[in-house]
Amino acid sequence: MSQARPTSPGTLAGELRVGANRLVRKLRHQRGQADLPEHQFVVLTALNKFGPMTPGALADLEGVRPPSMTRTVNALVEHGFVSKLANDQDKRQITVQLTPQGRNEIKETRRRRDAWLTKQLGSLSPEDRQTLAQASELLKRIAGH
Amino acid sequence: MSQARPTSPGTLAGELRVGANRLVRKLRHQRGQADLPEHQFVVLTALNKFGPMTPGALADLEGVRPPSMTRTVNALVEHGFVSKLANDQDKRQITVQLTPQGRNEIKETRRRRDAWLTKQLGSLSPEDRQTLAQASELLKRIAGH
DNA sequence: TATTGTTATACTCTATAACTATA
DNA sequence: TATAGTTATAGAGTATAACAATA
Repeated sequence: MSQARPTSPGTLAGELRVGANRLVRKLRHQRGQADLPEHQFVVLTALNKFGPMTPGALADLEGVRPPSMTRTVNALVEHGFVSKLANDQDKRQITVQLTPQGRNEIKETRRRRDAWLTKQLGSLSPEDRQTLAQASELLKRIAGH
Repeated sequence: MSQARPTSPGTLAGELRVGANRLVRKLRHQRGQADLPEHQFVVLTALNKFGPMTPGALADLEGVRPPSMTRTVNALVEHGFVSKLANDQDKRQITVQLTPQGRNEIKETRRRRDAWLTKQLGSLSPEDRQTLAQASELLKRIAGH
């Protein structure tokens, strides 16, 4: 990859938005039937990274509304990947925590679901992968997490 | 941004997927009410870039099924941003083309909708923007367009 | 009164299956 | 028979509004 001229923020915004949207769409299309939907999977990874959290905190973290997170968490409970724990200090709140099956699902799902993207990335040069690794961090920083 | 060790394709896949998904979700959240939905807007930009196309070609290009593209195109027709043109050689086909309003909408929408992302990008270093510019191209290449 | 989480409901975007018209 | 586009229908994910329980 070479890009001679510096890119203005405005022009870059359009390019980046299109690129990110296309990748996300393609990933959704490549995803196997057995995989958890992305929004469920990222909740597992959030719990894995930050530890047990309330549904409200998860909603804030993932940028969705509380009712949406309620549905996501309930789906994960039905799968047995998380459990809800009552909070004795504040009985309005509950804590969502990973189950052992949830931890295992993270490991297995990552292995399965990234197969296509891994293959694509493997065909790139180390330099391009380095670029994308840096970009991944930038994307997360931009998105405010 | 610095990233000392080379990143394996498998690890990078997970990082990139999360980063791209978070940005897309954030963009959706930041988008103004007046903006066209992304899937409609990208059709306008495709027509702007490649010229008039059939709905089927647009569906292939954007990675969606024909019925989905039918709905997207119909929404754009109702907005007056594209028009359908009969094909006399093959009466099964139609051609979708931009209207002058459609061309204007691209210009205006880009200015409006990328404001937030442009602002975020403006706070990055020129080096980071360069990284993201290269990454944008890589994302599109990976997504197969 | 304010906050946490949930339920009820609806909207958007997507898909598959079946249909129409044409090749 | 096959193809291009559409219609009918359903599923997934999201939202807002209203509600219950608790602080």
